Amino acid sequence: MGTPDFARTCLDGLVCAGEQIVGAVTQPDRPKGRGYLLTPSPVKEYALAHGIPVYTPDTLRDEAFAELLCTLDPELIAVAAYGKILPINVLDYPKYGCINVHTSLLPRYRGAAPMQRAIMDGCEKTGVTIMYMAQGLDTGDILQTEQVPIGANDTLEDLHDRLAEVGARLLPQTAAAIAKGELTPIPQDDTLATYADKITREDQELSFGESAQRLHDRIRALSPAPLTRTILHGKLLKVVRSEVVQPDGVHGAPGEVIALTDTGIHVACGAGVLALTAVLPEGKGRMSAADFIRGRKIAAGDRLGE
RNA sequence: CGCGGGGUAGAGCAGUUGGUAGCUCGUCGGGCUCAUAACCCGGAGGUCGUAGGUUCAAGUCCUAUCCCCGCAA
Repeated sequence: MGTPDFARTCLDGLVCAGEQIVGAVTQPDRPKGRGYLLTPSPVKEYALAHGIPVYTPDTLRDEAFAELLCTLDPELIAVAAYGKILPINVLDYPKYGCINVHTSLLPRYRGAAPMQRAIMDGCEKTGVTIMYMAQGLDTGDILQTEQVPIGANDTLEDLHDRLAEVGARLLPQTAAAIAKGELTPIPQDDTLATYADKITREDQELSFGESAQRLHDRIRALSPAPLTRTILHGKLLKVVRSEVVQPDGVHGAPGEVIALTDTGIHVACGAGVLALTAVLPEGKGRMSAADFIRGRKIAAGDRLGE
């Protein structure tokens, strides 16, 4: 059971490992993009392409799904970013239980946006945890974990891809080990738990009163989507990539453009200087800062953020 | 019919009330010699998305059509 790219990669891991997949459960097609075209989830596309039966129930809490469960009769349910809470009757059904792939080192970063929050917080490492699912939010007993370092300039995309790879490898491995009874579940230490809240519009706003490093962390945590945002010349400007030029010191009013180089727009922050190296202007596509500057849309002394 | 932006030199853009197409960067040639976004001179490179229409004259107005993108979900 899963929905986005991350889940698709994990499913691929199971398929490649030769596991017998009785069905893939994913979110129903949703209106997406310009014109609200109904679009299937990555998991659905993958499953269809591989001859796996696909199910897109609107709810798991009705008779129809209970019957489906009995019909498919899975020995194990693997979940990765499905997007719905599994009711207790589903959790209890499979012989080998329900396991979940979570993109953090639990009990840290339980919740919806563990990768984003880890980068945003400036963490130097995170990881993948495979655990049994319990009724609480990401509270189940841990089966396996693998640490993954976060580079100083890694973006969400970089980390996501790396963790997906790990998940795709760890998931089938864990499933096989469970079947052989080789794993001992380890309860989480709830006192160490932290929560990774969903990303909100507020999380996307850049406030240049913060340090260059924190802004940089935020920018890479939300790139390539949904991206951080600020205002330039009264128009929305999203920041795709950045570099910390000076980690500390005051070099101008926060948000003030203090220099333009062939690689970036240097902006004074509460502490240090940040270079915006790739941006996305309103109504345009992504472009390098150099290209943006060439369009004569910015000059030293301009202010970002208002 | 969700809202909106745009298709003009390799890239990013400008092009005023319609009158032989410009800017920055890159590129090529030459010069200087270095700075700290190097500088100077010169050159190449554009069927202005496509098809019609209005007009003495259209990148610029009208119609149709294709494509790209942002937002929002």
